[in-house]
Amino acid sequence: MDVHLNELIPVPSEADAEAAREQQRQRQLRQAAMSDSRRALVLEAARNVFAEKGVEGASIREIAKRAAYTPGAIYSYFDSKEAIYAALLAESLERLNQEVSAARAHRQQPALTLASKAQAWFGFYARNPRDLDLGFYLVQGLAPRGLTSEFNHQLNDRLHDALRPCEHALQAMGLSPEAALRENTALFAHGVGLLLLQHTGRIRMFSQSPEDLFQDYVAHLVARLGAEQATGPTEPGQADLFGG
Amino acid sequence: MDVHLNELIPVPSEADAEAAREQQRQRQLRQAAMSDSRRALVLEAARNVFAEKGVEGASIREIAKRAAYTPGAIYSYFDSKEAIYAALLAESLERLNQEVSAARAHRQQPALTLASKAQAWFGFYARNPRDLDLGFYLVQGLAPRGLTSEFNHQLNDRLHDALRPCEHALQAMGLSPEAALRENTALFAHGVGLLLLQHTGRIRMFSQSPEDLFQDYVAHLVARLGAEQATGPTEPGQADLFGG
Amino acid sequence: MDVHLNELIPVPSEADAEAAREQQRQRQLRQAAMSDSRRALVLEAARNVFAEKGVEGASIREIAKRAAYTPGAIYSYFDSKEAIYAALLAESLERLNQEVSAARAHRQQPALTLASKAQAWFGFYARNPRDLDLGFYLVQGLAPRGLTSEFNHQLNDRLHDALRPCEHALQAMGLSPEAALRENTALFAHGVGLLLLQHTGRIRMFSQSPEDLFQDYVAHLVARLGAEQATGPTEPGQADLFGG
Amino acid sequence: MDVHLNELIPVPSEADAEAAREQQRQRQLRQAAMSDSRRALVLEAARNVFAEKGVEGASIREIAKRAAYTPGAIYSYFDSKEAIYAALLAESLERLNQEVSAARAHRQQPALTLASKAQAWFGFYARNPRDLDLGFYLVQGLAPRGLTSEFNHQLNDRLHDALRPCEHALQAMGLSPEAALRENTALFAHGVGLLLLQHTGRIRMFSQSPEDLFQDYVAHLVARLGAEQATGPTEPGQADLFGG
DNA sequence: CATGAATGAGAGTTCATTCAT
DNA sequence: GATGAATGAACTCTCATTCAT
Repeated sequence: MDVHLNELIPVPSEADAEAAREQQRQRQLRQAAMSDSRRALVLEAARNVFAEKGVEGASIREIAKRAAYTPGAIYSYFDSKEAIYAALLAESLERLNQEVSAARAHRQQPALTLASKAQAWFGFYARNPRDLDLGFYLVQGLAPRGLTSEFNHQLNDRLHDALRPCEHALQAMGLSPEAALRENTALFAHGVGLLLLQHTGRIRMFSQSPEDLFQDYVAHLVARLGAEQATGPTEPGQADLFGG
Repeated sequence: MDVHLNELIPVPSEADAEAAREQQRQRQLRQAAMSDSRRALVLEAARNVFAEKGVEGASIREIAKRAAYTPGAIYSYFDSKEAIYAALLAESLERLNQEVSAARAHRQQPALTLASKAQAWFGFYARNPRDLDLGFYLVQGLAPRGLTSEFNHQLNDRLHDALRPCEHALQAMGLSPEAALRENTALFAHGVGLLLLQHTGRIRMFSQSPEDLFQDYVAHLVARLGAEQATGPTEPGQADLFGG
Repeated sequence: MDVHLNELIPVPSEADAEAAREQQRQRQLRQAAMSDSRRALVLEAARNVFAEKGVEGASIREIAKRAAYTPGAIYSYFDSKEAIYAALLAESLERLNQEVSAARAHRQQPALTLASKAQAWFGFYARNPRDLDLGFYLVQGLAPRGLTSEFNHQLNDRLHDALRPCEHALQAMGLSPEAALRENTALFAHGVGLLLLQHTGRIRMFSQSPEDLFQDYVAHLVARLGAEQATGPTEPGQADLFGG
Repeated sequence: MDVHLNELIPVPSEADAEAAREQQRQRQLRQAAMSDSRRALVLEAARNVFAEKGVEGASIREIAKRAAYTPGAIYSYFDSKEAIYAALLAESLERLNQEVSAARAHRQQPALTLASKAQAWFGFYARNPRDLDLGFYLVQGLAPRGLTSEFNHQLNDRLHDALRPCEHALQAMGLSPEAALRENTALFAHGVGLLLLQHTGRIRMFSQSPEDLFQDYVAHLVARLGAEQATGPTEPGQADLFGG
């Protein structure tokens, strides 16, 4: 009987309170999800504007317009214009890493792994040239407020992550850590150079495909490393050429 | 007295007219020379400003100040800000060509010529990173008004001129024109990639010197070409690596 | 069983209704108390923000953040930013009155009372310079919406309350009501002037302490009034000085 | 004869050059004058806007509108908003000094000089209350860029200049430099306090005229100093009143 | 009652460019 | 050819306030 009374008088029971808390939790989750998706929407708009007008040509106003917002509203999602670029770049690096991770690794055949992983990062930037811009532009021209140094290291680390599989493959092919780092750097530079030439329209003058050239480079590299492993490390003999 | 009068009263004789025309011609030449030298002065100021503040950070106001002019005066020499950059780039390419021309050529030893000429253009951009910026920025970010296509070809041609000595050296080493073009493109891309990494601070993460890496590349290239010449052209064998 | 049924089925009896009304009244009281305390919390936050950043530097956003609210929530407690300042000022005047009330009064020795009460209001503003700002800023720069006139009178009254003990002491020292008002006004002005000079950093140029100068003023005032009481009211004799 | 030839052929003679230089000098003078007058026009507009809307309410846009300019044009004349206020304040202090200088000095009768000079600065601010605002606002709320400290000293010095005649008069009345400084500070504070009460509408509650009260203060001051000179300096006897 | 989202106006400032003189 | 003045559009960012939920 007392039990029934408890049900009639609206004293908040434990069960009620728990239900209310659950409800609130759900609402918060929903709102957080909405907020995230709207942030993503702004980011998407920013990506588009940036793709069309370049980093310097992109304005908060334009980004807001694309996202169907007023300029002020953008600042609910990002602290500054630079923060938008930082987020864009961070996200770009995540996608890069994802693609590299997904590339097939070949146990026992590090050369194949090297080719596969190298092709992964190269292909990513070949298909998404604006992501290449982002990385170089941001670091060069802009200084994300306050977090410059720390954030810069973070970005460097993520980029390095994407290149590390190649470095490991090079070691597995018999290179010392130092030599592997060296070759990996050269490999990255080669790819970046090709991408840049393509991106700026300068490659056309050579009427050639950057993809082919990149694969050539990798193939020659593998061949050379194979030869060196057989005969011992080859001194490139710069002295003869450059008079050092 | 008449004689004197003739001298005093300006009756236009044929001889006089010719003299006057000659005078005007000379004045125009003088003025053109002055104008050119003043234009060069503005360009010099622009180069300095641009070197210090980057392409986007440079303003007409600042350039004018450095050249001891008012902003409006700049428009006597250049039609727009972009025209300044275009002129700057054109001039940059001239300096590049000059340096490459000055690099020593080794008859009978095309490999040494290759190394020397390659080192020339690479060194130019390594020492003047802003000149590298110019080329990429202008084409990428800005749209020089109206003169886009024609001017772009001009620039491409001058760049190609700077790289041609390497291409000739490659041919002299026994490569077919197509193969030489191919290798030259790859060589350029490699260098550009290294320069970009250095310029954006990304090379530090590899703790390496772009100069060394570039010389390595050239050395390996020479070695490979030597071997190929002995054994016949090597198929790089991409198919094995990239599953093509 | 019937009894139990009566308890189970909510038939509204008079007693029940009264109980319900009582319950609601209590809830309203509780809520009103909560509301008041939360309002006070907002006010406290506003006071801190204002003390740190000044009237113009304080923003609703910042106040809300300090009070652990969202900006919108503030509007549950105050109609506008200006309403917050108005409340702040009203509360400031209450504190001022409290301090003045607490200052010791000396029966039979009105001069001591004058010194004590004057020191009370002067000390309050010397210790809380932002409270001085509030009063002057609000009236000068902002126009509290709609409540201008009535509210302004209220504020004036409370300020007058704080100064009245001094005025009474002056009367007790033998001054007519008119003369007491006059001297009290001059006293207030003197103190306010000193406080302002200190507050704006202008006092430093005189290398002097506002407290000392204020006490000097009071001491001279007391001395003069004592003398005048002995010899009859002194005409200050402006005419001689100002040619009136 | 040669002489005549020289006149016909337009070789720039010394006289011509001198004339040209003179012409240019005159043009520069004219332009400088125009520029100054336009700057003054902007300043005038700024003064009006400021008078109507207060320091914080005044915007560059509004000032520009009043001066019939676009906002950007203002920056030809002033580097920043704060620079405008600084100029406004500096000019205000000049006017103040001018009025004080113009006030009559009475040799042999320092008391009259004191009254005259004090009335001068007090009257200036009583008639131009916005000038009072300027001084207090600017120094308190804004930080003129870069020149804060030096400029602040300059302003302080000019203010001090305006008050110095009173200080000298006090010394001429027999006060030591220290005592004169003290009394001058008190005098300034008293006046400022009265002006502030009037300006904020707080004086009305006392239904009194600030001018009368100020003259009373001066009169009593003169009387007291006269008495002290006769009987030796009077210790105000704070200890008795404030328990020190 | 409180939130999170969004608005719309406005802030100061910079810039390439134009033009009468 | 060069100046000084001015434009007008753009910029990033801040704010008090509103409102559906």
